[in-house]
Amino acid sequence: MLVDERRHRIAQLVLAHGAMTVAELSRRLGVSAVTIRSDLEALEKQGILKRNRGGAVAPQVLRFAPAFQEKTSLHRQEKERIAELAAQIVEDGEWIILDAGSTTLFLARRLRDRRLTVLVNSVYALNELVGAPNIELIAIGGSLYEPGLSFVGPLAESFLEGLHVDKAFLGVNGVDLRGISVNNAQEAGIKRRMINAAEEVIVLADSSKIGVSSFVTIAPLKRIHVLITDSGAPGELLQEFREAGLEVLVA
Amino acid sequence: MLVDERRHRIAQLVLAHGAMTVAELSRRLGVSAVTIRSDLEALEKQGILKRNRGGAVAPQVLRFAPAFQEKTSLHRQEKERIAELAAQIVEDGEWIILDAGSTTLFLARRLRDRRLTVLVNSVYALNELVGAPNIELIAIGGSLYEPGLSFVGPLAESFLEGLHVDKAFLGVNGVDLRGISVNNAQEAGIKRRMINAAEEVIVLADSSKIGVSSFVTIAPLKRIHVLITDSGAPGELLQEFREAGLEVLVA
DNA sequence: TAAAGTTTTCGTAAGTAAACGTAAGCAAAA
DNA sequence: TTTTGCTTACGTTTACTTACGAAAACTTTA
Repeated sequence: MLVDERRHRIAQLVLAHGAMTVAELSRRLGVSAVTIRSDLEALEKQGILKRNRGGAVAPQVLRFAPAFQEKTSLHRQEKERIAELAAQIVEDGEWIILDAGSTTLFLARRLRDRRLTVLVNSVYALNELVGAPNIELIAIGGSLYEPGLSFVGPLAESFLEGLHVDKAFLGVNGVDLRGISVNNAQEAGIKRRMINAAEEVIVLADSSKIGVSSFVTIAPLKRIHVLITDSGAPGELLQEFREAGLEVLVA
Repeated sequence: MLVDERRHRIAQLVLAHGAMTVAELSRRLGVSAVTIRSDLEALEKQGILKRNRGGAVAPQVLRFAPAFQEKTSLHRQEKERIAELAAQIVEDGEWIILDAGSTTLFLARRLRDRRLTVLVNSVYALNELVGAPNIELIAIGGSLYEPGLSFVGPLAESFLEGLHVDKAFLGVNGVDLRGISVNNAQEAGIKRRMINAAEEVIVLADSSKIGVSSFVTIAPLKRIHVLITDSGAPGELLQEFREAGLEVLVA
């Protein structure tokens, strides 16, 4: 048996079983433990598996999203600045929808001492606004979607039916001339309902998302009223957005 | 068993049950307590769980602990026993509604490792069940009512419209021959809807609530199917409940 | 309520057996 | 012959165990 052939089989065995011992692999493939170890070393270098004393395991997929680590959040400073600017366009007494996402979470924090009615779509935002003295806090219900602890599905969507708010603050994965897009179908539906329910739609997207088209397009640009981004976004594209009728604010 | 394999199992056990003791993990995995502790230390570093004296718990999504301090909760032991009995009548695969309240919260904790669809009506219960591997978790939306972080109001009520579940577990403030009652009008409405939505209504009430009539009566006894209480409840009254057609379980 | 005593859990250290890496040696292919 | 891919041999490292003093949590007593 050729080296690569054996290594391929080892990889298959480890991935299929989740874990394999050196002794077991040695027995099954008819080579010594030393050989297996060198194979595992090579496979680990390729990132195919993870070595352990005694054998190897399949790369971990478990990873329970630990309450999304704010501090390590990508583009955190940009998001904070965007949130600050967004907070300025919220007026006291308004009814607003706060979508799930890290940028909108930063916004929630800045709204705690305001007088507002806020519909939130994530457990994190709920957490952030509980106990705020002048906020009438409403949770959009529905199936809990774990990645961002947001509410999705038909129940969430019909919750918004017939509701009307002044502003909706949306987080998205991409904004380009074709519109705004997100990377999963689950959240697409509820975001569309938010857009329908709002008098004014404000999209919060840091510059890494500008010019990007993600999996599902949820609305064309003409359904959006304001885009808030940071100074890292390409100026020409922002100009094109403006010509398409979008108000673009740069934090 | 390889190190990472064992740690993966520990993570699964802790996430499924919400919490695990060092002793129990040691017993189940066949390694010493010292080894378990070092595993927990490693898993905590990865943010997968949180250590505490005696074992580890699943990471809490929310930063606030239940307002009603569990350990000092009035009649805690009775409530725990009631929750235990309630958990026994839940069958895998069912759709259930979990009302807000401390007793139902204890019940939520006992359902973490079951396979269920659960509609919850409080942020605490949501927190308790997030990350449970086999639970489809649905939040009833609506205005947040701070005392118990429960969802109330017309939006919460219409959320339940048209929904149908196998069982609803209700917490109340009083149960007497006239029916079940609670001490505020806000929660009365949503509880009535829960009763309407459920095939079987199970009321959880420790003995301090038996024979008590509170502010708003939400349903007559004939709308209730099962009452679970503790042995401190007066036997004659329970007998009268039974004669009124109620199934009474004493924990 | 506070203090004292008891129990449980924790972290550290020393000991041990299994697994490791390295090196030397051997056989087949280039 | 040299190179490649494997073996066995052996000193080193590692993960785990048991043991024990320290710290924390719970109970009892004043």
